[in-house]
Amino acid sequence: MIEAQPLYARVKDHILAQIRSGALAAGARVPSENELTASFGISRMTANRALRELTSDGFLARVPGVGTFVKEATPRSSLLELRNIAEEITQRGHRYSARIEAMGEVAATPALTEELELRSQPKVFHITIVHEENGSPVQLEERFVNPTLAPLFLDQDFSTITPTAYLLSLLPADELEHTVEAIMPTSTQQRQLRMGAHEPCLSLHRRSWSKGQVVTSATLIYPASRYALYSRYTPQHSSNA
Amino acid sequence: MIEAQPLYARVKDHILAQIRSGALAAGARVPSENELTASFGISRMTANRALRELTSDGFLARVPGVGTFVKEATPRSSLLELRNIAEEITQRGHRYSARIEAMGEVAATPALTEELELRSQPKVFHITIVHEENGSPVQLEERFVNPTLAPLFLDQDFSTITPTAYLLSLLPADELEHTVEAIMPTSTQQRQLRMGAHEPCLSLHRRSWSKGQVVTSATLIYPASRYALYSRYTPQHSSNA
DNA sequence: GCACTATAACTGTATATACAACCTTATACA
DNA sequence: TGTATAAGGTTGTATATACAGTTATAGTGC
Repeated sequence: MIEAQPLYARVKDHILAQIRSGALAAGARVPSENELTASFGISRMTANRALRELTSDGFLARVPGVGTFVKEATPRSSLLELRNIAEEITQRGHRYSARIEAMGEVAATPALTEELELRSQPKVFHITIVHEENGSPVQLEERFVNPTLAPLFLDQDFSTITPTAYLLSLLPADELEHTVEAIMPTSTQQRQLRMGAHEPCLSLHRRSWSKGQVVTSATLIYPASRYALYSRYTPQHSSNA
Repeated sequence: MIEAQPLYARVKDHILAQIRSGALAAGARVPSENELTASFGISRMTANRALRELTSDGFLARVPGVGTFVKEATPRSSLLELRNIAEEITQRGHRYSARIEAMGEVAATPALTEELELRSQPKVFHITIVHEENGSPVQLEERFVNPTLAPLFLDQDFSTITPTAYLLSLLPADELEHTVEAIMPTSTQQRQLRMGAHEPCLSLHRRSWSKGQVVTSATLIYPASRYALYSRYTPQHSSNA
């Protein structure tokens, strides 16, 4: 790494590394400000800043009079942004992997033609991928792609770049449409996600446009026990009552 | 409201209020740390903390040697807007009704204390309502309310105004947190929503803040067959790949 | 055994001070 | 006129210090 890194940032990195490595598990106690002051040879205010920022970043929880503890890592995906699941997983310090279940061309059914707002293409590209976090499936992605806009889609190596990342680099999204539902997975989906029976899933359906044309339509299915969608923000106009 | 609010938080609120009112438009220059020090009679470190936190919250941008400026507001999806379900149903031309299942005070468990970021209140307000569209249940609302901020909550007639509407009129929301999950309803919830067995639900958990304090925490449960969340919008900054 | 009390540890906040790095502007000089 | 320098304002970081409030624990007195 580069040096000239501020002291508080070095302390943050040190603690984060321990959380990621597992040396500090969820619920474990983090050194107190005074202990950090002694072990790093820094002032208490600097230790305070490190711990305070890690707390506001969601990694730690502090209890006055008691101590500072590692928070439970809830796998969450940000709801409103188009994010790369591979990066999200890596940022949590976990191992990302992907398994391609199917890939190729499929006939454009009337429903697909409407979904992708196609004119007269007879075929569309299709891919089914299972995204894994530490080897455990966390997302089943079923995607259809407008072949006119991304003719080289099938030539990509989707074990090194996600379809989302590839398509975004090619055609930045002007417009997004999301639908979120709770569903019961089909038996095929259960098998692909290695889920038990009677467990529901979150289904996030997304269409994205570039220059007025539908680039792709994707259904992302998350096992309820392993994923939740999350957002926190400040509304600019408080809406109606 | 209650004072004893920390100095840095008061400075943050003051600046946020000016941004919201338009007195500080996007791109406008915010008072420097030294100016805040003088006008508020605080130390520079306190002014620094206020501006630094507003920066990490995304409201301000700081340029060393130059100054601090208001950032462009980020448009957000309507997926998770605070909307009034009664109005939503009425706007669809349907008949809205509500059934209050439970209402009163409950003891503040440790989990509730953390959830509402309470100090030492022994009790919190609680309400369970079933919202109906044309007589059919569409949303089960379970809500906890900070009694310090809304002491008259239990005196309201929630057959004529929804809890959301009442709380918003009293305390406009500065900040919202949403978590969306798929769940299997408990048998009680199944009965309250008059659902069949083995049907999943969408669970939308929401916390709302006003002036840095948690006003209320609500879990809204929708039968999967009768509800989905939807949004369509234009992202301004295409996020990471 | 029980209730109360002191104590120590911990977080939260606030101040005064200091120095570095950066940027803009004004001034002095060639 | 053009360039170098100085000055002053701004953010960024770091320290030492202080006090308040909370919590757990050990000890005391009954």
